[in-house]
Amino acid sequence: MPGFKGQSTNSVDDKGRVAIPKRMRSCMRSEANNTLVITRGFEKCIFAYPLDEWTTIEDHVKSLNPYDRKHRAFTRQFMMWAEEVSIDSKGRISLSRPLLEYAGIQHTTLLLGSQTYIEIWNPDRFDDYLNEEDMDYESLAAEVMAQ
Amino acid sequence: MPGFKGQSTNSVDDKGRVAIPKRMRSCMRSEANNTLVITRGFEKCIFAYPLDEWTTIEDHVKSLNPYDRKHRAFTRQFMMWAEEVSIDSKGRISLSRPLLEYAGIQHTTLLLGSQTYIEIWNPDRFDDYLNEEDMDYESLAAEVMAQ
DNA sequence: GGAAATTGTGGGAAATTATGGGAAATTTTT
DNA sequence: AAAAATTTCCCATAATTTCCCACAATTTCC
Repeated sequence: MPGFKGQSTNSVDDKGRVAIPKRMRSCMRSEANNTLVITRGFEKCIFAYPLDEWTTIEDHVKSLNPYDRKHRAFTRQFMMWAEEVSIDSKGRISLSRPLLEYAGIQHTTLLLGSQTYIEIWNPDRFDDYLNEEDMDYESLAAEVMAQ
Repeated sequence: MPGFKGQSTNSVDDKGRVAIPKRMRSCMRSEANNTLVITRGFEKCIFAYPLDEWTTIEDHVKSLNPYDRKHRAFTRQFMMWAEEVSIDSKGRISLSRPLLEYAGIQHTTLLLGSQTYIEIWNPDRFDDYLNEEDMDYESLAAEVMAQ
């Protein structure tokens, strides 16, 4: 199954629902059971994992040591933001208030396919991110994809 | 299977579709399933990879570490521009708005065969590129093809 | 404490917008 | 001139968005 790709600017209705683009939805396996787990992502956006993919990650977190202060801190922050949401008959999911606030999303959002997960951004914030240092695509490519 | 070769100036219709020249289409393996993956290329043009070729690249990206900021940045920027498009019965593919805008393509485009992928340029931008310093064909040959 | 009101949430229909497919005309090539 | 490739144009389908309705949960008032 190919990874999530592409970008799309979609609107968020007054109940916090966004339509997931068809082309991303169709990258989900049936084991995901038409369900995404949304959570706090890195770089102040929301990440959405298909349920089956999420389960793998959660298994990894389960193996952390609850008696280690740092492991515990990570587990707590990782889980407290996560939420299972199912994709409705119109291809939408609803985003919780805390996550919308965390990502600074209001009426419009930018959805990015990024391999194993979908990213949900405030479009302006994403622009700012791209303008940060070290984010030049060609340099990143040369560095990361060095052979 | 020989690599993509040649050049062609084709028009883009109002829905962003271009015909891929027959001579390039016939360089695709059947495993490509009549499908190209178009994405942001370097030097502000669009790259189009046959699906089978693309899959190899995506596999490499899949092996990057999502908890490393730079790997994540590259994966994000690499995947967000990518899109699977199938070649229709008239030999056309459709280019997404974001890619057309990125490459500055409007009504006319220049297609270049470049070995494993096809490049899709704004013709004027390509002229400018050729006039840049360090782009002299003979010097490049001497430097890159040294034995 | 219970009923009614209010608010929040979810589902879905219909309108709008975007996307895709193909026929026919045109251009290019042989 | 004939054949093939490309382009334009029109039509059909699909995706997204807006809007409305129904139900559930919570709150307020009696």
